[in-house]
Parts: sequence; C-alpha cells; structure tokens
Amino acid sequence: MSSMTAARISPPADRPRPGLRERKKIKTREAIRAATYALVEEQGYDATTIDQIAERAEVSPSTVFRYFPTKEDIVLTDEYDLVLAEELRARPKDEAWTDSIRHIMLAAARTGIKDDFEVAKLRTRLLVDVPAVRSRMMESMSVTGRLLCGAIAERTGRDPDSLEVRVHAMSLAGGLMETSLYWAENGHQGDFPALLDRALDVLQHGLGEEDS
Amino acid sequence: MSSMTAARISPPADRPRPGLRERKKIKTREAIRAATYALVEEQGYDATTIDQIAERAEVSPSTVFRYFPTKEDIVLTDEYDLVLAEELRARPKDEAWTDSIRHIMLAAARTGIKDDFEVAKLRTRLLVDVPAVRSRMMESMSVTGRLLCGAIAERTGRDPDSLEVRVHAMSLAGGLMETSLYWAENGHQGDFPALLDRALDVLQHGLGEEDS
DNA sequence: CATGAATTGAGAGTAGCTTCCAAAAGATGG
DNA sequence: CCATCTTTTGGAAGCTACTCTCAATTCATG
Repeated sequence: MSSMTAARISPPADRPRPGLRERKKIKTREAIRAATYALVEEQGYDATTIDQIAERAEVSPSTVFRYFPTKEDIVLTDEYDLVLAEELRARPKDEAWTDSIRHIMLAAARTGIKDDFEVAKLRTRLLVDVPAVRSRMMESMSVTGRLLCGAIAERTGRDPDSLEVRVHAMSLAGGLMETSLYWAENGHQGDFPALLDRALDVLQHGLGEEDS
Repeated sequence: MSSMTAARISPPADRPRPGLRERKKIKTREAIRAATYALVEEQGYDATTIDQIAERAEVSPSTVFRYFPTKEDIVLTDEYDLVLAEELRARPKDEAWTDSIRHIMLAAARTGIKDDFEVAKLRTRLLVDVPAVRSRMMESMSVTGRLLCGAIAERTGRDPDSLEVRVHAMSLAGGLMETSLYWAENGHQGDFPALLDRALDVLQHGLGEEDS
C-alpha cells in the first residue's frame, strides 16, 4: 500500500556505480522531501508553499515540480509498491495468497515503522488532516489495487481484468487504507501491525457472526 | 454510493412551498450543473474553465464557487447518500444487512440509470479519464463508508467506530466503486445492475473457490 | 579539451480557489 | 406601498499550485 507505512524489505542490492548525475538526482530528491517534511512539521501543510520548499532545499521552484508532479506527491510518493509486488511474487506459490499478503503487509509495516516512525506518523496525520493528501493517497490506492489484481490473478488463475478480481482487490486495498486512517485518527495508539492483523481478518472472513 | 449512479428512490415528497429565494437557488444550482455538463461534452473536462461555466450559466464566477467548493464537485455532487441512508433504515430490521444493501443498491442503480442514462455515462467516463474527478470521487467514497458504518453498526450491534466495522465498510465501498469504474472502462456494456450483483457476491462471499 | 546530452534556473502565464466589499434582490412588519 | 433587514450576488484583487519555454550550466564521452 503506497505511502502507508511500507518499507524496503530487501535492500537496493547490487548496483555497479550510478554515476555522478544519478547520485545528484537522488540527493536533490531527498533534499526536497526533507525540506518539505521539516516545513510541514513547523508550519503545517497548507501554509507551506512550493517556494519555501524550494528555498530550503536550495533548488529552484521549477526543479521541485520536475521531481514531483504535485505537492502531495512530495509527502506521499514512495516506490514500495514495486517492492511489494516483487516480494509477493517471491512467496511460495502454493501458499494461500491471502496469507502471502498478510505476511508481506505485516513485515512491511513492522520494518517500515521501525525505520521511520516519525515519518510514518506525519504521513498518516496528514492523511487525516489534509483533504488533498488523503485524496492523492486514494488515487494511489487504485494503483495498489491493480497490483493486487495481478497477484491474485497469478495465484488463482483468474483473469486479472475480470470484475470479480478487481472488486476483490479494491475491497482489500480500501480496507487496508482504512486501517492506516484508523491508526492515525486514534493518535497512533496501539501498534500498527496488530491493527493490520485484525483488519486482514475482517477482510478474509467478514465480520464474524454475521448472516451472509 | 455518491456520484455513482444512484437516484432518488422516493420522491422529494411534501414540502409546503419553498419560497422564491430557495427556488432561485435550486435553479441556479442546476443551471451551473447543466452548463458544466454541456461544456464538458463539447470540449472535455480540462478545457472547460470556471469562467466559461459561469458565462453559460449566466452567473458570476464567484457564484459558481459559492455553490460548489471545487470544479469536480459540480460534476459529482449528489445528495443521494442521505436518501440511501434513509432507505437503508427503512428496510425490515430482521433482514440480513448485506441483503438490505444489495436491494437498495440495485434499486438505486436501476432507477438511476433509467432516469438519466447519459449523465450516468458521462460521470463514469470522467471517472476513468480525469484523475482529479476520480480523486474527488474517492474522497466521497469515505463519506459513503462512514454511512455504511452506521448502518452496519445498527444491524449488528457493534461499535460503528471500531476498526472491524470501519474496515468492512470501506472494503464494501471500495468494491462498489470499482464496479462503476469497471463498467465505464468497458464502454458501459452490459447492464450495470447485473455487474453490481456480481460484485456484491464477491464482497459477501469472497472469490469463490479460494483458500481462506 | 571539445562536443553533445541532460539538468537546472528564471520568467511569464494559466487557472482553480479565496476573500472582501458594495450593490441588488427577496423577506418582513407596519 | 414603503422602510428596513437579511441574504444573495457580482466584481476585483490576490494567492498558489502547476505548466511551458529558453538560455545557461553541468555532467558524460571520445
């Protein structure tokens, strides 16, 4: 689930030597993000303008937009969806795919939160407070949904574009997102992995003693 | 599900006489919406500016914003969530609440599409084409989610704010929204109520021969 | 070191959206 | 019918996210 609390599970691994250009790009990207996080903590999201971000990151405003299409993306973007997909594919193929998802989400949440508890909290808080951010996050939810479609299709042999698979994937994604929201709304009490576990139960088995 | 394909199930009913002021407000509101629909059909969503909308609706741009907080809302806003909630409450209380939802959604979809097939198509098409609209729609999904929380809580006696109920509600909302998207992406083939029916099956019973 | 490609900065421009104030129009009581 | 009060409207000014273009700079390559 992008921008939620996911983390790199496997390290970037072996890359020969990116060349100065690439390294500078990465540095700029992180400078912008760092500046944004800092400013948002200081003044709040809306009060933080792109110009301020640019100034603190020591780049021009145009550069900021070259790196991130929207302001919300600076706070939200991560590249974990891809990692998640890989990990999903790496699970034993005879494992129930619901279990695969459970394992991966839990692992991601655990390491993610350990890695950067403050960032995770800031992000989820913004999710609750700033409509634009929540909105953008929901956008990314549909990306995650498509991703899940692929995974589900692979395991069950169904058509990834079928209504059934898509509905199921999206309902999963929606439920997982709500979990993050719930966590943030309740002041980040309790540990997130435990919440995730409960949420996944509901998503797998419904609401318990129900009447379906 | 707001902005999807819902329709008034029960007519506005008995209101004494709204007074000229109220009537004018409603007329203005609908003028703005009509103007927007027309312009969007002619030129596309992005190419349509607020000024154009204002001009065609014969109001000032500021008035447009007085009636709709954002451009997306002009296309999306409807008041059916409330109606839906009422209808939900009107269902027999001993009915399985999943069945209640099924009945209401199906009824709403049927009459809604009959009422205004073109608008329903335009809306869902925008949902697919325009990220901002899709985004806004997802926002409203969370409103629908909260609504479902209330309904579910009433029937099951659970806490509407509990993680379990919220996750379940949101997964429902997500699945239903994906159904609209699916319908639109496939060129509005097949009838929507049938799709809804299949989607609700998945949401109630999972993906069939699975391993949970 | 020279040439070519990619990255950046600066500036102008668009459009969504907010805010504020004065003018117009509907409601209310005499 | 008029006077007053309230609500609604239009106009203008302004902020900011975001886009586009072009020249300058920086890195890569032979």
